[in-house]
Amino acid sequence: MLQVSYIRENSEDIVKRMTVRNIDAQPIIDAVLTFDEQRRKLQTTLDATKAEMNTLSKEIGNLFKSGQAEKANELKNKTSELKETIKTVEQQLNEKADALNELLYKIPNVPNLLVPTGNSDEDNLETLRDGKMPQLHDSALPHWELAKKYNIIDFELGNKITGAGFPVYKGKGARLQRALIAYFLDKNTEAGYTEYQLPHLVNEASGFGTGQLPDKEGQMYHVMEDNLYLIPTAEVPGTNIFRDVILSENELPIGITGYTPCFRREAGSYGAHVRGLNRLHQFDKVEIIRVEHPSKSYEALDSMVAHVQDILKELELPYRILRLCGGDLTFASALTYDFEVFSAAQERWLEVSSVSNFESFQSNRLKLRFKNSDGKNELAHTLNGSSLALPRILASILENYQTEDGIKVPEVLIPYTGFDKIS
RNA sequence: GGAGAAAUGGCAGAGUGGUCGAAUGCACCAGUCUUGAAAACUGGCGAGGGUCACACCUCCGGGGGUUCGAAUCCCUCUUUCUCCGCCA
Repeated sequence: MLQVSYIRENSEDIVKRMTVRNIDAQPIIDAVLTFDEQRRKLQTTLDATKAEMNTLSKEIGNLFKSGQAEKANELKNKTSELKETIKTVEQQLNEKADALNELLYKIPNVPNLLVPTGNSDEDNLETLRDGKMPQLHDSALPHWELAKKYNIIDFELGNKITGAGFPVYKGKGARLQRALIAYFLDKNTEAGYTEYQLPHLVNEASGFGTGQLPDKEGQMYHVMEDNLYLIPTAEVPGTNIFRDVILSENELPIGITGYTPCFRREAGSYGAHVRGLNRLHQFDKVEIIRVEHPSKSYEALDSMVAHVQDILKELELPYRILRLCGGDLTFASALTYDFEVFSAAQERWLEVSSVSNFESFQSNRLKLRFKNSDGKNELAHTLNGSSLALPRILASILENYQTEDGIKVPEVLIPYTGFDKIS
């Protein structure tokens, strides 16, 4: 969420830039400013009343000590009125503060100046396209057919055990999954990210920290009994490492990577485009997360993009990079690059990574700060990206690498799989 | 799951109703000394709100209560430790 002080000082600019998201932010910004002013006014009143109360209490103490009980009791009577005031003002203050917070939760991040205007994914700006388009043979199949043909992914079995969207990987399919995870983690650690193994369930505070709560609880699986949520991405436990943390400046930058399964309810998704591996309730992903000095975060974003790009190149998959337009930009992001891989047999682009700079939007909620060179606490910037999400990478490998007598394994994965062909 | 103990600043650890945002030690920062460092000495050293800056207000695991006044008393929740049970 945005800082109130930032809104106070930049309201005009914010409203202007929000138009990129197709949002007229004027009314909500005005409301924030009004509530904020009222809140501060009440705070001042409350503080003054409390100060009076404190002085009075001290006096009473001193009077009792010096044996002037009568005088003390006289003063005591005066406190009841102050107490009443404190109580009512406090209540009003809480109401205003709550109202203010509720508004702040609803305001998305301010888009970076690079973000193009637009309504939907059709308006995203393609910044790069690279890799060779495969020439498939005539009897080429989409991955869900290949999965069946070579007996490597069993969607029906997943249906039986759990339900739709929980596929079972078998034999070389399972091995390929494991190989991809290991390969991604290796690439990420080579690039300087520290590997973490993170919990797959998180508590409510963590959900709030990264913004899944209070609004998007419908997207997560909720374990009612213990009030825990299954993570929709490693971003949630990974970023919450830094909740309520004050770093020293020389600890920056921080880069971590982790593999986790991801659980998403995907309520409302349906149809042919969710076929096979394209959209699942449980899938695997390797994530990269960075905590950066505000002056360095865009540099970091570029290096993350370059890193993901490098992996896709090594896998020799045709890909493109999109700079998301305002309409497609996620709530917390200031600038996002999506990576899409071409899935030859489906003849469509599949999103395999999304790399974002959240600036201080997340860290404000998380209270993730660092002590800057002036000795003051300043919000750090957070970034994250997939490096990479497995299912669609797997889908495109299966489809793009298929030949008439089997599916070849990308060169870089062979050391991890131990085989070079699925047949 | 049962029984008991505990939760205080970066860490350790005092503090059981007022003068406590909190002793002391360590760590850290700055200065003196030194060619430099160490040691010694001097000073500083939690966070949020508020202010031009002060003042002032809030925070001693979270929430609630008693009281003129709570780190200190009461209730409740959470977490940690010890013992028992269960267990990959």
